[in-house]
Amino acid sequence: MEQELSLINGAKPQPKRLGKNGDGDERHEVIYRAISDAIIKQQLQPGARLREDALTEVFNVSRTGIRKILQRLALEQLVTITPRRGASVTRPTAAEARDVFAARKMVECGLMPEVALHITPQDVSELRDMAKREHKALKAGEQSTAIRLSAAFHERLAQLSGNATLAAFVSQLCSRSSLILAVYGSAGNLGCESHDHEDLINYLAEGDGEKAKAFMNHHLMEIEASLSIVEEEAVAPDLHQIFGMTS
Amino acid sequence: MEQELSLINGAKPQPKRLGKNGDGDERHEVIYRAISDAIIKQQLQPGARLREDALTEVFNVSRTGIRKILQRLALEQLVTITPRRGASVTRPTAAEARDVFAARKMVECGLMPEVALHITPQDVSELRDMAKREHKALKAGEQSTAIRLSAAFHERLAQLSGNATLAAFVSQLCSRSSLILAVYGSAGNLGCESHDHEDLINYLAEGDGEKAKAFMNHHLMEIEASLSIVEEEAVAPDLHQIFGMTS
DNA sequence: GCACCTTAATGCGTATACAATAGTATATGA
DNA sequence: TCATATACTATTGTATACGCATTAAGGTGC
Repeated sequence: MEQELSLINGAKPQPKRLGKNGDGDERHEVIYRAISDAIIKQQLQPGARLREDALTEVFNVSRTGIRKILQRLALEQLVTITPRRGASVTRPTAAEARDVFAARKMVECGLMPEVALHITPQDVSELRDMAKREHKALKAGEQSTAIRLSAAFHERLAQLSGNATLAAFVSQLCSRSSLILAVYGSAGNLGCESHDHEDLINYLAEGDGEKAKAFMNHHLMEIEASLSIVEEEAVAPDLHQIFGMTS
Repeated sequence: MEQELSLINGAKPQPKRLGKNGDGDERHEVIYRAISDAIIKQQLQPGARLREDALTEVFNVSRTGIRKILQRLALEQLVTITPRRGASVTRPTAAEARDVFAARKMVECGLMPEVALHITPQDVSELRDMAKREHKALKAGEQSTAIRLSAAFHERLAQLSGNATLAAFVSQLCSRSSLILAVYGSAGNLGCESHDHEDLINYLAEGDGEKAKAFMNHHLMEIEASLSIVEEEAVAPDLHQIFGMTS
């Protein structure tokens, strides 16, 4: 549970305290991405605590900035902030897992016809490239990279619909899905295996929105089915319920 | 454009600086709600600036807290934060308006069958009550109340589906819709008039999810059609495109 | 020996102070 | 009189300092 925080600071050898405001916004974006990535890639596992002081040291920004980032992550449900206990990587409940996949089925499938209409040959080749890289990562055993690429694929797909609002929503759902995979996925079987993505691209390239829609539905159901979504409940056992007392 | 900020502080006669941490979180939630409500009720119109100092005075909290709240509102797209210019109520673009309504059609319609399955007589009477109050407000000419109640109705409906994730998303979409109505709606015709909501409840009470779905689609299309969504474009004309220069 | 109380340490919530920047106004020169 | 440049003001971005809460450990009393 306790992990080394420094590992998420992949490419920033102490920014040298670049003072008050060396393009400040940029830095925050970078840090946000770093933490987000670390969570999605499961370098930071559900339940891992994210102490503000530790992050402050790692990224060399003040707590103010860290807090801003943590709150953003909290709104996206990647981290959970408990009032006086601090932030930690959220451990999705079974209900949340169900909700997220239901939402993905509804939105991502609904988007497919639109995508099929708008897609260009350029987009197709880009998607194929992404699928190829994902496949390669999977074969090389780089799980975290594969998960990340898979999420990126689904996000890119949603963007192609042209609806920025729904694309952003899908993006969030994909991030949360990565967490869900981390908690409820069995070791060997991590979603989006096989050639599903390649097949999906073919349908879209043909302009067959309905087939793509049906296939996406199947695809998501398969991923969900591969999970073992059972409530762990260890966190806060409901003593009232267990012992049948009212107060 | 410049409005009186104090009007959003409806019911808090100076909390008397209740010190360091008198259930601090609670206060923030209240303030968040107050600002959010004021935007949705169009007491704060799109483009209105939200200066941190002013809010600090009105609500009697430090800028730190205000900033937190503003950032939350920004993530929900209710306010826009421009890097060194501060926060203002967002003025939705035409593209955003289209995206939001497309999203609402997809999600809210998709949720109807689920709602029809889960709904209880208790829920039905609650919804009828909400619809009645909305109608009354509309007849009494209380526009802002009516808009707020209408949004609340749609949100409650989404909640009844049992999917918290999608419900939260719908909630956001409804908030943004209020803004869109404020910008693109014609004066007289503010959405959700007539007895649409009552009819919808009837379909749901009968358990006819498909009819409810179709009706919801019609309902949302009607609202969207009543808007005059034309790009104002004054905001940030793309000079590169206009003058055809590459750099 | 066990339980409870006290104390210390850790860590977050809040406020305040300082730095930097964008917008505005004014002054000066042509 | 108009245009340009400079100085100023208003407002945000960032960091730091302080205070309270919670937790854990150690000591003392029973």
